[in-house]
Amino acid sequence: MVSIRDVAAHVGVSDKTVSRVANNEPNVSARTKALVEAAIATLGYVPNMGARLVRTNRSGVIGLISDVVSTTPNSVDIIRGIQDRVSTAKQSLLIANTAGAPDAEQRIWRTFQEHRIDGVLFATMYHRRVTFASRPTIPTVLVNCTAADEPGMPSVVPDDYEGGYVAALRALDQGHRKIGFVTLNPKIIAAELRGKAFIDAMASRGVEVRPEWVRAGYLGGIGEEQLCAYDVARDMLQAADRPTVLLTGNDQVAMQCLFAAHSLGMRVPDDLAIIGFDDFQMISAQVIPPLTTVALPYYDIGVRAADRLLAILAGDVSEGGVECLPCPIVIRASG
Amino acid sequence: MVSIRDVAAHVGVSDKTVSRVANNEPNVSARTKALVEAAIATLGYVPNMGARLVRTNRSGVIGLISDVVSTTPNSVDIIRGIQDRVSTAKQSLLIANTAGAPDAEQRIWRTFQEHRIDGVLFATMYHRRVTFASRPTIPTVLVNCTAADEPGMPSVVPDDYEGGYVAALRALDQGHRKIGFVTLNPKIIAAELRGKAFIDAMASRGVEVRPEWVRAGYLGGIGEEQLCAYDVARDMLQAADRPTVLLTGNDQVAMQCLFAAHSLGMRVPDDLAIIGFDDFQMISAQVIPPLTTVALPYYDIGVRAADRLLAILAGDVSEGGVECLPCPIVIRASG
DNA sequence: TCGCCAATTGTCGACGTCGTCAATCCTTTT
DNA sequence: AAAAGGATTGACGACGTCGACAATTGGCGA
Repeated sequence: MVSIRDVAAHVGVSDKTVSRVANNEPNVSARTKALVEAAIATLGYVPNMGARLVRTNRSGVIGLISDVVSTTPNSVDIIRGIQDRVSTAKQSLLIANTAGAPDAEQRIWRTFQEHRIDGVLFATMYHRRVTFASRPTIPTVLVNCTAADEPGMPSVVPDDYEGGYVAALRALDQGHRKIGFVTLNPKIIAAELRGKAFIDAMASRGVEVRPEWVRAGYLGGIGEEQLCAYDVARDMLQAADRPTVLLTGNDQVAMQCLFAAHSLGMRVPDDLAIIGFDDFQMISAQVIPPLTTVALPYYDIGVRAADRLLAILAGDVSEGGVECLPCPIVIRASG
Repeated sequence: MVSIRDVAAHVGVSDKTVSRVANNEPNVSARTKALVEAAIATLGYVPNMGARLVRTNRSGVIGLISDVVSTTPNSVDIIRGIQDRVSTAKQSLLIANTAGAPDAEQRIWRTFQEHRIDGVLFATMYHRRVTFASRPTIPTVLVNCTAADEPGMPSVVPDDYEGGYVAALRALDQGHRKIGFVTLNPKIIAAELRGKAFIDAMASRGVEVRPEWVRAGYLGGIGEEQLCAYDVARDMLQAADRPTVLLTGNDQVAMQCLFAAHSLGMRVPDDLAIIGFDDFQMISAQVIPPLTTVALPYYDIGVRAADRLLAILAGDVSEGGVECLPCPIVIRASG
């Protein structure tokens, strides 16, 4: 592979001069610069980041650790957001995922250190709290999660509370007063925040929260949830006194509620309104009728997290703490 | 950061000896080895891949180019498969995506060259043919796509034909003779293969293919498809003579067919059977009733592609050509 | 014309690692 | 006891790049 010296020899200048051109440093005459650039093009010279790393101690690579557990396809959007920023900053992305394995995380940090990663983005596929065995020695930004022990660690998460509040307001503003809520596993942070928002929103309008209309759409602990929203919804909707709108923990729950409504001959949104959460477009946009839902700003989360990490790497010390991104409501036909 | 020399000094041996231990080379006495390992642990030495690259010209990194276009969440499984193999081979994954941008691809190849990537996996998010501006100079395996110009280029794709055949056989074996098919955009390779398989399977049992029962579930060209399966299915199902089972281009289409059936008061699978494709579990497993569908072996595709690339990098010359992986049918309740 | 200053270019070495080959150190064998 | 031979260890330099600093060039005013 052609090196900086080959280019230098070809033009008849020193390797350092070529280096200057390659790195866009000042103090190279226009003539020399043109000559060198021509030689670079004809010879097909491509700088060697490895050598550059050895010399400068900056790899130009950012590491991404994620905990993908197959079921959540939205990771893609977070990664897209990260990618876009990282690549415009002329950095590259090295990825690895823990896949839930406990020892994997250790291995990954080590690999990252071997490559002398400049910084790390630690992303989870649902909004949760994480614990680190040992405080990361590399600048790190948390994506879609917060650190249980280290409150000051920079992190970017969706504002589930606000999203939940907006969803509830939508139902209230549409005139509903009999409002049901089919929740996620309430142990998940997202569910907790959304649940609190629901209660607060109801209180703000003086509407009663009916406990028998607040039901879990999932069975089982974290990581082994089993969707049961269909049965739960049917049960709720068959009672003599039933809600006229269902808020839901996510779009999958909403979809099952939709099936439940259809199975009981109810029309959506006329007989029953349904409001989703997450905006899994594969579902929300293509279910009949399409879902009114609260969008998780996955792409933006990725963007912000990358921006913050880049800022930190650039020497900005002010960056720290948890940042909540708004969850806009997407109005479609279901409620 | 602590270097190999620091370790050497700490133990009182030469740096080369530490290098030998770090790389598990033979001809180090057990005693020395133990000493060095202890020093590595206490000092927290981590080898510098950059330096290693400069010396050996092998980066230990594999590049992954994908063309993610947001809508297809299954990428995750391909990547998971790749990850698993790449990491057990003690390699790392550098990722980048074209996001459809034409110039992006150039930039990515360049970045990969800068990092002296050992090999490249080029993955597309749906099964299609790709064209390269210039033949890759780095060993490359195609994932979920084939090369339009270079027939010999190693690639791994799902066997859509076989999957389509199996789906059709399922319908036939269940006793159906009035079989409808709501297709994808027929310009997509996958759709083409599945369509051919459908016709062949029907012919193999001497069952007539009714043109009015073979309808597109999507409108619009590649990349800008609009799902219209709901309307199409309702139209087909309201005719006096209607199919008793619908084969579908994918699970989203199947889901809309399900809604169509429900809207007409038909029960699935009793009044109408529906068979999906792709096994998007977010949909297929949680729709009511859950879908019988043909699974795309995304994870396996990732695994095989990575294995083949690793084999090539290890010097295996026999690897080449297109490899088709079987698409198993997943029996659930819908058909 | 000479001196001075800024702009441009070059020299040298170090970064961390490992390949090459030479130098030791032990065992065996005779 | 000496020679042989294998195992172990070390010295040295090169990989490609760039930082520090030195050297050279050219322009301009005096």
